[in-house]
Amino acid sequence: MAFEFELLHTDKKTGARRGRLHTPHGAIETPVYMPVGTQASVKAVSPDELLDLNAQIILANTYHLHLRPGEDLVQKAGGLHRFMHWDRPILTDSGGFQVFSLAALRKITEEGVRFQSHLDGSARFLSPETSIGIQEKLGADIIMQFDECTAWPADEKTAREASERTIRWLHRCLDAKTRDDQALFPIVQGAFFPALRASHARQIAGLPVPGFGIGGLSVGEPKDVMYDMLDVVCPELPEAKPRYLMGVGTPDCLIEGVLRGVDMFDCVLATRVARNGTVFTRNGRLVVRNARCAEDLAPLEEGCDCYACQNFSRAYIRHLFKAGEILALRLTSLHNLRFLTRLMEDIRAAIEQDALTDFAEDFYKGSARGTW
RNA sequence: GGUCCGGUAGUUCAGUUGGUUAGAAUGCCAGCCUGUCACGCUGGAGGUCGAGGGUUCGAGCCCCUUCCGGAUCG
Repeated sequence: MAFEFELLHTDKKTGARRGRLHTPHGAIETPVYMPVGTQASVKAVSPDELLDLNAQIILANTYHLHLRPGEDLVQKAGGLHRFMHWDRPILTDSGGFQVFSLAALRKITEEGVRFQSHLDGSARFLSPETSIGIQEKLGADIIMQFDECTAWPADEKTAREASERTIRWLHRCLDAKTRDDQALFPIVQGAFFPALRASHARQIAGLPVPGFGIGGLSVGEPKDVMYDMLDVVCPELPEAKPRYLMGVGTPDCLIEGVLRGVDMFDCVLATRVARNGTVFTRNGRLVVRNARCAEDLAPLEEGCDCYACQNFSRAYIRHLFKAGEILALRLTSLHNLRFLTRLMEDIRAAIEQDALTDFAEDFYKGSARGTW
């Protein structure tokens, strides 16, 4: 089986999972955080730097690459891996989330979604079939079903319709799929209704797919609401397959997700806040752009092994931000990505020793839950 | 020495026939960011309008004196 998932160990106290997902471009040690490179580039960071900070797999986006430069060019270039010079696994999101986040410009029907390109306003159409077609040309290892994500808050009727449509669209995605060297993940929707979530998960749990996405979370709801949904969904999914919580998140959300049985995460937050002058530390977020760092010659985070912390001070990086230097964005991005990949390394080690609760407790000593 | 132009937020500048609490940009300070329309967004602080006097119900604006900077003529 091309996408075998080895469940290496389960934390005895929590059920958190230590696993390994095999792909055509190598194995992924889970739980894993996946940096996001929407337009076939993790903003401000080069592929060799991603290797240095131990990124195992990165994301790219169907919607954005379809509009520019177009999947035909990527295919002509030999696929995403060669196009962007990244030999490790890649996951492409289906464009479903863009349908949600670019809501002002869309019209959803059973057939698919009509929308206007944010680049030039031209009329476009995405459906389960076109999304899979594009993702096959892009050539990622893991591809996502085309789904309908609901907003927070959503009424029960809207949520149920989106969930049911997402299931119907899943089957169209599976039918449209032709390559066997790509893993197609379904996505659990159901907004914030436990019964809907459980029902959705149950309906797809038995399908012969290599893993499952959990979508429609971290769209503005309180964290505890999201955790409640994970408590409902994860037990419904087969133990032998990886679970991917889409769009999450903050360091505390990663820990809480793993505690509830999640294996994969992706999030733009780390790189986005980095470019806006904020870094992750064990004591919470630090806005390095702020005046308090003006004469602070300490690294972003004491003890961090990233390139930024090994060689530069907060005062210097703040100066780079104030001066508008590109290096500022690169250094904070490198740090935040390394912060999360190292967090996951530590989490994996803790699971192997059945000590994830201790690890979590220790982590929260530095920064109370919710301060992220 | 004469004439002309200018002096308004830290900076560069707007400011209507004299009319509410003098604006913008930028800088400064802070907050925000969760399947990336995002080196972004939002907010805040900051001004004895060079100084003094006068006219007027009311002056950044009009008049007088003066200081400072620049241009120009002798």
